[in-house]
Amino acid sequence: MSRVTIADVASAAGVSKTAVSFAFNNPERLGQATLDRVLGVAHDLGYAPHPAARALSMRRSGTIGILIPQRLSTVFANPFLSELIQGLGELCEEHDLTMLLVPPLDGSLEGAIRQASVDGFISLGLSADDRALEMLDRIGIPVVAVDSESSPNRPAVNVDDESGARAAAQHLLDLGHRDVAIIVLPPTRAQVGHTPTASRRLAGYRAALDRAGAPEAHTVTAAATRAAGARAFESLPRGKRRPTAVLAMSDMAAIGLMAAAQSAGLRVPDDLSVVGYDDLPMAAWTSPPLTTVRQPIIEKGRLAARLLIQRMKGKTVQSPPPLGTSLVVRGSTSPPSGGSRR
Amino acid sequence: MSRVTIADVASAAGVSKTAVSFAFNNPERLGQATLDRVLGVAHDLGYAPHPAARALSMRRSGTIGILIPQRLSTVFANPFLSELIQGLGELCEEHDLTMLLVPPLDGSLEGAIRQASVDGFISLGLSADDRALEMLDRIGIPVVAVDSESSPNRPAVNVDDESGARAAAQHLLDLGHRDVAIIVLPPTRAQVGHTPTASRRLAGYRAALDRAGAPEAHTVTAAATRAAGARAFESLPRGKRRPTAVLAMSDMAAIGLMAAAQSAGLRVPDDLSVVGYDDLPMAAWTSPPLTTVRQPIIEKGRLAARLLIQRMKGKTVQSPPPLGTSLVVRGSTSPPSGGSRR
DNA sequence: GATCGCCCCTAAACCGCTTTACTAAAGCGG
DNA sequence: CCGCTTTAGTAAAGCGGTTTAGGGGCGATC
Repeated sequence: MSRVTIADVASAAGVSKTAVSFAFNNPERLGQATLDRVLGVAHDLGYAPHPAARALSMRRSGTIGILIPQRLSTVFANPFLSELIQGLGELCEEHDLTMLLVPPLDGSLEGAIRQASVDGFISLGLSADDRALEMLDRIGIPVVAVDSESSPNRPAVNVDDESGARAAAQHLLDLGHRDVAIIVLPPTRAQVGHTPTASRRLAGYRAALDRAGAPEAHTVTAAATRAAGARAFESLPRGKRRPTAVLAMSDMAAIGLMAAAQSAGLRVPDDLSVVGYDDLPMAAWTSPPLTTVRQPIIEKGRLAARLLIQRMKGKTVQSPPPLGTSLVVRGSTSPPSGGSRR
Repeated sequence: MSRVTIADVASAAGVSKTAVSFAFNNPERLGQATLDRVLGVAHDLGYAPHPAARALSMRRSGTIGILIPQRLSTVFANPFLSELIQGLGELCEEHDLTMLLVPPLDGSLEGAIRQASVDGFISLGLSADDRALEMLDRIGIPVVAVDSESSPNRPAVNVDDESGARAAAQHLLDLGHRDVAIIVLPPTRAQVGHTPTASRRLAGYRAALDRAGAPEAHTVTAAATRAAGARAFESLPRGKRRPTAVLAMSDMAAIGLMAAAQSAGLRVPDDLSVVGYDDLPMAAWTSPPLTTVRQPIIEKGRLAARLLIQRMKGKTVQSPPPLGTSLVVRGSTSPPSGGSRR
């Protein structure tokens, strides 16, 4: 009781397989009578072309893959990806493409890639020399990298992480803060150092801090989830060495940290200022509303998809200039209340 | 300059295509020397098996499709799907499956389904007689429906929408409310009436309201987004006919409505009580925190994936009993302040 | 020394569709 | 009535893998 194939339809309708194929893909090449009959028979039999066979034959699957560096349960806990998908999705729908989520299987992205029948990949947060990207280059599939490093032959879509971070740090300095902690995004794969995004943001924070002669910032690593942000709060220095402000590389960590600080009895921003990164929609309605660095995530998705679609058409495309970031000042930052410190 | 195929590797290594295939899939059937040589050559050439060819030949794509009834930009604006994907993702990763997002293309889910090379589908929010589901039945692909109606031969995963809704309404009644508005989820496709979920929740609300002899509730339709919730607030009756409480079928609409109410100068819950549905993580940290009906979304995803995987293995599975819902009382509900009404 | 079995490896069929010739019939102007 | 172009449909060759059935070589057994 296997699937109905094109041959079944052909013989039931008394025509050749070609005719059936034409009925679906080149209806104008068939006479009206035959067309109707074939379509009718196909419908009666419940026939639908086998997508894999189709993809093989046409050398096109109508799908783009999203290369996700972490487990889905981790990465979807952060609305960042939802936003990005909204942008990607707009272009995909416009071009009749579906989206395949490709997370590591058994910890291996390469293995997952092998399974994935796609016409192109969007990669998220991978370093330019990641083994998965190398593999895709060897195979020769178009790739557009998001939150990565630009590299010859593979366009990268980025925002100006560094200047956003600098603005965030400068904002705290302007308010009078000097003891600042930095919440760093964790490496996503078996990376040696930081993700490209994390190191650019870190550079931005430090550039501003160093320039102002502030003491070396304490750093804590925390994933972009509420829970990780709360844990990060716990590992902040206590007592008189407690920072008066925190620069977080993600809104989610910032929000989690803020909540943990509040339930530990601190007032935000009076006792602790917090700056996030991303400007997720929810950043506007936490209490207090989160001061954060805005990056145009949806636009980033649109742009990446647009570029990939170009590449899939065979055009060569350049990496676009980084998209702009901007500081959004809300209620989670204020001058340090020096007097109230122990 | 097309892709490297198995034949290229075979001739470069001086073996048959079969040997190359074995090297990847049945390494134990090859001698050590040959195995190493083939793998080496394959690597040097940058060979990777063509996923579509593989899928065609093995009758298995290693992918499950998520049938999404609306545009991605709409549906990902609601964290509900993120949560569900977390649950689905856990099982997928466990079973080496990737996930394909299948939204309507050109407004047609059927068209999108045709492209999708998957081993099974999870459908979201579709009525049991939706044309897309009928099509899948005809083709004979395993389907598990989420937020749908159970039907012979297609397991459905649901929560006890009605009793959750009843509890929400009863909570308001217990607080003393009688003038209640209901924010209804919109139909998702060319449906005649409500989605299955919406009608069950509506039934629950009304059962409690009617039983208490409350006046007919005003209903407004709003999608599960903040913006739609805010718009819903605008279309609520004004003046003395203004309801004292709102039952929303989604947290997102509830949150948007709450914000709109607040910026219109109303106090929540004093002037307006609001109850949501879903208990998204963010419901706990709006201000005030949202009273809502909790449904176990991640668990729902896990269960649906588990069932689908069973079905894909050929086992027949029953629809499980609905998962439990429960009212979570937070700060967005209180007794109506009767005196303060105009 | 013939037979058997085992180990490696191969030829060829098959998965289900698209597409490139190509043919037979029909239409058509002269 | 003839040659020429359309029209309508077909046969067969891919697309790039997997898999079944089987063959050659070789050491062990009788």
